[in-house]
Amino acid sequence: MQRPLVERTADAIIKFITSEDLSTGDKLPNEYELATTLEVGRSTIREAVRSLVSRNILEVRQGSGTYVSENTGISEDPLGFAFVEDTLKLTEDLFALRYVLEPEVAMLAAYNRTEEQLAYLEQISREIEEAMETSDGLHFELDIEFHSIIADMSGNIAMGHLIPVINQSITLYNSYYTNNQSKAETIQAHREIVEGIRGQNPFQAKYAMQAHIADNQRQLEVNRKNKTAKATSGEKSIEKNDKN
Amino acid sequence: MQRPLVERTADAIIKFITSEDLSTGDKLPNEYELATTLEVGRSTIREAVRSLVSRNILEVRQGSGTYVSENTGISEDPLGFAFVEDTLKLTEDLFALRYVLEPEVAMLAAYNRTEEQLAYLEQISREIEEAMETSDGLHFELDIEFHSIIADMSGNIAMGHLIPVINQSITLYNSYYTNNQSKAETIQAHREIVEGIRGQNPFQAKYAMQAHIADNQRQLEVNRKNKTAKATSGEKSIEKNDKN
DNA sequence: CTCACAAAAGTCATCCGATGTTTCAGTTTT
DNA sequence: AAAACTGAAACATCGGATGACTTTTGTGAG
Repeated sequence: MQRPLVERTADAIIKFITSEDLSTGDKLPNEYELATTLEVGRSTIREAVRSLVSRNILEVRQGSGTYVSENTGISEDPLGFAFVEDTLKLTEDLFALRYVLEPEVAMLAAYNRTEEQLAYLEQISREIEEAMETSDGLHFELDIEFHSIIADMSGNIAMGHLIPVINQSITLYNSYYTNNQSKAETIQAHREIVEGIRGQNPFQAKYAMQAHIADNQRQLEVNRKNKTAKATSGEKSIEKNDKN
Repeated sequence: MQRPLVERTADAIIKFITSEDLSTGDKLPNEYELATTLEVGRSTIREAVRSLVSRNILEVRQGSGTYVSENTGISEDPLGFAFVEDTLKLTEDLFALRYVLEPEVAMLAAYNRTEEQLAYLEQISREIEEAMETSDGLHFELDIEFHSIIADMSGNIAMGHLIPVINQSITLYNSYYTNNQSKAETIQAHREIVEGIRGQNPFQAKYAMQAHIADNQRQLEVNRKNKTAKATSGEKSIEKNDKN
């Protein structure tokens, strides 16, 4: 019996999910039931669940139950940025990564997209435009979704998983990218990308995406200069909450 | 008090590590001490630790203690591939990802490398050649290290974190990439990459890397055909262990 | 004095029971 | 019907007890 019981129990829970054919949003049995079913103590279940929560496979709501997570499998700190101190450079570097990756992804998406995916992309695209016209900000998630769909369209599983992670990391670790980018430019860029994908024109999609990300990078640079200029009381803006 | 105490405790432990200036391999106080220091119950500490373990930030050894993990922050399933079924396609897609990324990384590495990094790369390179001459196989880790160093050399934090993750995922989810690649070709390719980086010749590094990965992809393709040809008793080779 | 082995101390693993909080769904009241 | 109340269900947190494992210490033989 080499591996700790907790880890084996975590595996057993994953197996349980697949064997019971539970999918995102579904509810697991309560802790006591799981404990008796898997023949371990309740604390063991709790630790195993905690482990799966930190891998974003599960999600617990106090008083309600334990559920299969919606964003199955994308953990909060997937690439181990927890100890990176210079979050500004990290953000820049993440953008550099996107600049290499996403044009390629867009090109593949133009090749491999399905009609269904296209419809969804166009819907999200419309929602983004609406959100931009009404409230400013708060379309982070929509933007991440936009790029994630395109990654899915590429047909490359790895890209499909990685792109959301990168984008999520940016919003997580970035206190500079305040999304002040010109709305008009963003809308225009998105439209060109969508057009390229719709028309299955790989190069249009690629270059539009390239320009879009380059634009973001420029905007980040501008924000950076503003911030560092008036950086006097500049604390980390990502606040971890204190003790009780 | 929104966020669960366990998560806040996990953050507190990370803070504790940095504030006490602990680094990889160092030992944390025992559970009881941590519990009193952070003013929470022992079970809470255990769950928080479990969460950090699953993110590979910590490592527990029964009977010995809890330690800061060596591979700080790189989790076992960082990109959420736990539920991907077609591990063969996943592997191919991961290679496609590498094909886009690593030549770029190699180019940056040629620009930004330090002498110290170069020395380490050359050392690992030598070790790989030795390992290849004596025992066959088992140089996975060295190969991952090779590519990781180059990613570090690039100076891009995100790349530095991502490349090892990708390479690790390949060895994790791949039962096809049996590393049968021609040793001579690998050694030759590595040498050219190193030469490009040493001579700070970005394009040599880039194209050598491109060729190297393309070669791996070809090899994967060959293995795939062999495997699928004689696929009769073909079970998943990645075994999760059973219950006690 | 050194080595090997046994004892002991330290630490995590696991289970358990108790109590507090939160959520949710009925049910009652207005 | 809408709002307030109530109670069951479920997770959150705590701390004690026992077991298993690792490391250190102690002891005796050679």
